[in-house]
Amino acid sequence: MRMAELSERSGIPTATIKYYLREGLLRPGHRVTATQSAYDDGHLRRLRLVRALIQVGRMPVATAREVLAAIEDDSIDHHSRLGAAIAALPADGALDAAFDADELDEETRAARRRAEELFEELGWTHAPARGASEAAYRVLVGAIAGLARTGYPCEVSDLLPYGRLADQLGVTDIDMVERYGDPYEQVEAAVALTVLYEPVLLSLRRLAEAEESNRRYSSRS
Amino acid sequence: MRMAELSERSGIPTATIKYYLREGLLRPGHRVTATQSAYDDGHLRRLRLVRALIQVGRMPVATAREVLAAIEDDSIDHHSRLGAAIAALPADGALDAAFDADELDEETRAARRRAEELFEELGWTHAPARGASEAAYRVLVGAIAGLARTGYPCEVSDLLPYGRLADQLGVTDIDMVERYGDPYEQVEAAVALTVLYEPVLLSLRRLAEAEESNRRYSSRS
DNA sequence: ATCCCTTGGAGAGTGCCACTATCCAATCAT
DNA sequence: ATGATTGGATAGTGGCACTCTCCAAGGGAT
Repeated sequence: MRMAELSERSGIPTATIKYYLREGLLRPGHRVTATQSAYDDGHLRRLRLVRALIQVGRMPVATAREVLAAIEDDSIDHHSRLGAAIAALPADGALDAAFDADELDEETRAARRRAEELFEELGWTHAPARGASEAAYRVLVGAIAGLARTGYPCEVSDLLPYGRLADQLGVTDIDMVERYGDPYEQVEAAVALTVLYEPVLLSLRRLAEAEESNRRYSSRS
Repeated sequence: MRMAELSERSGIPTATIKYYLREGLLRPGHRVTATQSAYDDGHLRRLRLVRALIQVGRMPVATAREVLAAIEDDSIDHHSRLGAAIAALPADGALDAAFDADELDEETRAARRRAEELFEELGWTHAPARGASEAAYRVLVGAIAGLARTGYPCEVSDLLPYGRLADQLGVTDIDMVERYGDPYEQVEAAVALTVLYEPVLLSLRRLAEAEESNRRYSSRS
């Protein structure tokens, strides 16, 4: 198919597709003539993934490019690639304050200790090992520090329930990824599902809060 | 305290504080002279909450103003205010496609049915009643539709585990809110904790995915 | 009292960044 | 032949959270 059709099928304007091509988020089509290229279903798939990353995942274009690169990195084995792709996902830009500097923030150091302790309680043996290299780890520490700074300090005992729920969440997520047979598809699914289920999870949480609040306080209905 | 001190203690530049004042996110200080106002700890608290909403919750200034208004709305009782404040929180701007229009999107209608069915399975009797008025509900439906459009259609059976986890999450959240005695503080805590625990939850999920992936595939360590 | 600093307030400007609009020459479709 | 389309390059737009610049009216130390 040509660009016009790709645009129509994806619902994305050609100008934007050109932009993605320029930014390296989408591979150039297969060259047919000097002035035309052909795009296939792979391009369509990719385009939808790009949209998911950028619009749902709210990640900057540059980051999306890195994530996509991780998905396609043939130089590492399947399992590592899966881990690498998930690790490349930003968890929350605002909180990802790289503390590789002098790290003189007392609040942050306390948060870090709390995170380590949480991992231990959860029996997570792999996560701490990777350490600060992982965006998710940095965001977690930043978020714990932010909670304290905002006046809601949280103990390990406060975090534990969330950790346990996250643990189950991870199992559920990986279960879903394993439905896909093809290794490449698995990696892509891991990225897509991680990002796309995020709003599902967060909105369900809001609804659950409302539900629970009603359960406790509402006499009527 | 005067603005300079408020700025120093909160770590927010005076120019930004002035901006928040202008936008109505922060109440004017208590007028001392014709050219000076005094700010108190309440202003400091509020300022930190504003930062949490805008930077961590990534919500637009206008939305933050609405959330804050809901917190302070004295015209309704405590419990309703708690619900209203949480309902005012946007769950994900990009997916909040108000379908109050003609709603002719087939995908969206299917998603809506799926959401209703999910609520039924979960035994959530309150959430569906509120219906489309709640941002979280609209986001949920939008997210389910988005999943389908991206090529990852999800059945109710896929959503159920997430729903059950969210249910527990809601209980945990409200437990935490109930630690605060003062009604006003409870509402503020509900908003703050909902927003501030979001990155905690999402980053823990990433780490849990990595952990689970390692558990399954890693022979070494 | 004086002299410089700070304050609240208002308006315009900045920087970022995803996208979009405009052109263009080469080529395709008919 | 001829009007539309394509890939490509370049410049522009819009939204939005700030941030800068002024300014007149007070303060505070001496």
